[in-house]
Amino acid sequence: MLSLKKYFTEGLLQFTILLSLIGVRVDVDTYLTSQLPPLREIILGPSSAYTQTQFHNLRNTLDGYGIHPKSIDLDNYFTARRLLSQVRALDRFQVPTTEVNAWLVHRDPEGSVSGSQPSSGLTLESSSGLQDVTGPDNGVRESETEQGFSEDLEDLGAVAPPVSGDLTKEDIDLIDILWRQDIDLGAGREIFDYSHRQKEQDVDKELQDGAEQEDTWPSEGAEALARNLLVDGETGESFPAQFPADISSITEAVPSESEPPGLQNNLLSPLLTETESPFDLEQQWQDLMSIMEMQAMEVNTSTSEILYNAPPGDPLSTNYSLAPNTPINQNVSLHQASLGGCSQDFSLFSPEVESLPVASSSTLLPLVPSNSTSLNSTFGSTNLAGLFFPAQLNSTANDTAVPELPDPLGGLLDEAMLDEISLMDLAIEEGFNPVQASQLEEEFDSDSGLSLDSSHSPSSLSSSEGSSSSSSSSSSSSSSTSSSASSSFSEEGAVGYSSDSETLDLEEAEGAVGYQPEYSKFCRMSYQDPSQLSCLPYLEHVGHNHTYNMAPSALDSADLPPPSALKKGSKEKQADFLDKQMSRDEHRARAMKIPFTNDKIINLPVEEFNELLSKYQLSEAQLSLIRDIRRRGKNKMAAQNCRKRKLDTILNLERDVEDLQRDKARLLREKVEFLRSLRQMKQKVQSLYQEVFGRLRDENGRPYSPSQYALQYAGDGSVLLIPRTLADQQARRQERKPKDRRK
DNA sequence: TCGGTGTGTCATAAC
DNA sequence: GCGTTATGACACACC
Repeated sequence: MLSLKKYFTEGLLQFTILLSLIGVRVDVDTYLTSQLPPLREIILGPSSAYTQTQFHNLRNTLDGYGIHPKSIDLDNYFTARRLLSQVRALDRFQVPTTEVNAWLVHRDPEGSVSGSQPSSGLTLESSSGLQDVTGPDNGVRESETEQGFSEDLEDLGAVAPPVSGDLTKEDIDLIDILWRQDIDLGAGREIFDYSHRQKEQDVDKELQDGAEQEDTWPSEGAEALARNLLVDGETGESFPAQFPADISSITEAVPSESEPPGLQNNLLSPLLTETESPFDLEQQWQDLMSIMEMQAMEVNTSTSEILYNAPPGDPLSTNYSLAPNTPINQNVSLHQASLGGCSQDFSLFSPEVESLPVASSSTLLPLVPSNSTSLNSTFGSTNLAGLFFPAQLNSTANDTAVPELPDPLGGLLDEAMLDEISLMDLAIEEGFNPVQASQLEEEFDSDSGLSLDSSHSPSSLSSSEGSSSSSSSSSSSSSSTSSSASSSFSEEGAVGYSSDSETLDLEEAEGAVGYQPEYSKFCRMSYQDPSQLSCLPYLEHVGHNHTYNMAPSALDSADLPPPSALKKGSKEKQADFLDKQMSRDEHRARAMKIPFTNDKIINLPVEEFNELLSKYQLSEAQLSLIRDIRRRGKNKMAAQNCRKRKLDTILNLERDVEDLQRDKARLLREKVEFLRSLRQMKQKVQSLYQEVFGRLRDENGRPYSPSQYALQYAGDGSVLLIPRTLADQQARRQERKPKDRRK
């Protein structure tokens, strides 16, 4: 790399000097500041994005297969990497950000650009157009330059003398080649640019879908963008064919070109204009954005097929290892560059253009507009869709056979495509959250919203809101989850507490005080089981293990003494361990020698509780403690129930919101469908209008002039032939009415 | 050390 | 009036 850098830099400097000697000014700064990775990197050294840290990352991320930086088996490496990435991409929902740099090359006056021609050529060549050179790719280049140096240089379109620095015959030949390129830029374009791009694309395909998704997306984004790009014939660069702001402005029924200009509005008839005008474009786009969100989630496969206009087996989608549900973010920055007037042989520069229909390519490409607005102005009155549709279809790097479409404005297919494309852009602007998308996607698959556990169901909520039945219902659900437990809950008892009838064994172990150990376990299982909460994405990271209040049976086995140790150990050890698990009230009860369990204290009904108290001769302090224990215990369960209810409420609200969003999306989809059918109807009306009007004859048997007469629809369904001036007046009136209403 | 989370407890209102 | 429940607020432990 160093040698290449030195070689290239020195060669470039010498070439610059040489050009300056013959009167051509070359501004090297433009190359260095124009964000052209290969050239800039060669001259200035690798940037942070292209440093060898890429290899570190790759080596780390490629499980089990690494590459040695000094002995790179790139074939195996990239193959394994690609396959691994494909596997990993299967469960990913990716919305990468792609930045596509399109260079708008406009034409300078003749004669003023002789010096800049080589620079333009170099710039465009080394920038490699829409394709970024990824870090690993850079590594490839490094290795390639070690072996096939001159070949690589030819690919780069760059010329550099040998390291010796002297101008040898080879130097002169190379300079001569470049100079001839200046004179006839097109001749060299195909060789230098297209083949170079093809080579880079091959490498990029190998690099696709790596750890650095951003590296892969530019090319893919370029693929998608290329559908919207017009290809400059001189440079081979693409620039975006601006879509009209209004989709319907294109897809709306457009009269045939044979009609006089003034007839168009009338042909569209008041019906058409009136129905279209109230439709708020901005609102429509907002709606479409919402639809796009749902479309991206619901019909990923079909959407992607529509968006990419590619079958599932299309190499466009397979080679790049894209997740099928991945919209493309087209962050297009349009640069401008100057290029001399070498306009001939544009097809040599851009092989894509050769596949374009002759009608569009021949009219568009030789005269490249200086900016995108002039593009519209130039072609606004012509078949606009015919301009950009071929570009969309044919400007992909893959020479896939794309079926020819009929007249772009003839069918609704184009309309649908425009809609989809615009929706895609809108969704991109919206900033779709992939995590939410994947979650909602799962929901749509199951069509059941959040897969809430029964403990989170509204029924549990409603039941728990009952006064006394809440406890029993909750406890029943809890006990059902722990059928193997040794205890059951009392009918009147609250959640989690076991009855006293079957806790005698443990009472003995605890010294007749303390909670039933199953209590905490049941409470957790009732609504705090992490596995149950795992369905909640925002709770997944909560990994608490508050075992300080749990019984040994509920504790993790790692925290427990081994069974053998338990067997060997005396009951003291077990008692000590249980002692650690006791709550403060249990300790107090034990300290105060309360003769019955806290469980009894808390869960017994008032009458039984009073009976129990009456059986024993208890001091005032003991009675006070017992009442506190009962109060606190009940409040504790109440707090748990309260929190459970709160959580259920949140979950239900969340589900309601999702349901509403789903309904909204469905309604918006229906709205779009209605609008689409409305357009279809408009087109039919228009064609009928033309047909009827064309068949009308005056008393002399001559057809009526569309510039003088127009058809008007009457309220009763009849059609009247009226003078055009009158029709125009009526149309204006009806246009004003909606405006007045808005005011 | 800080912040998030879970849990227990208290105070209070409502039933 | 008492007991129970619901809930906000706080403290504490844990991660």
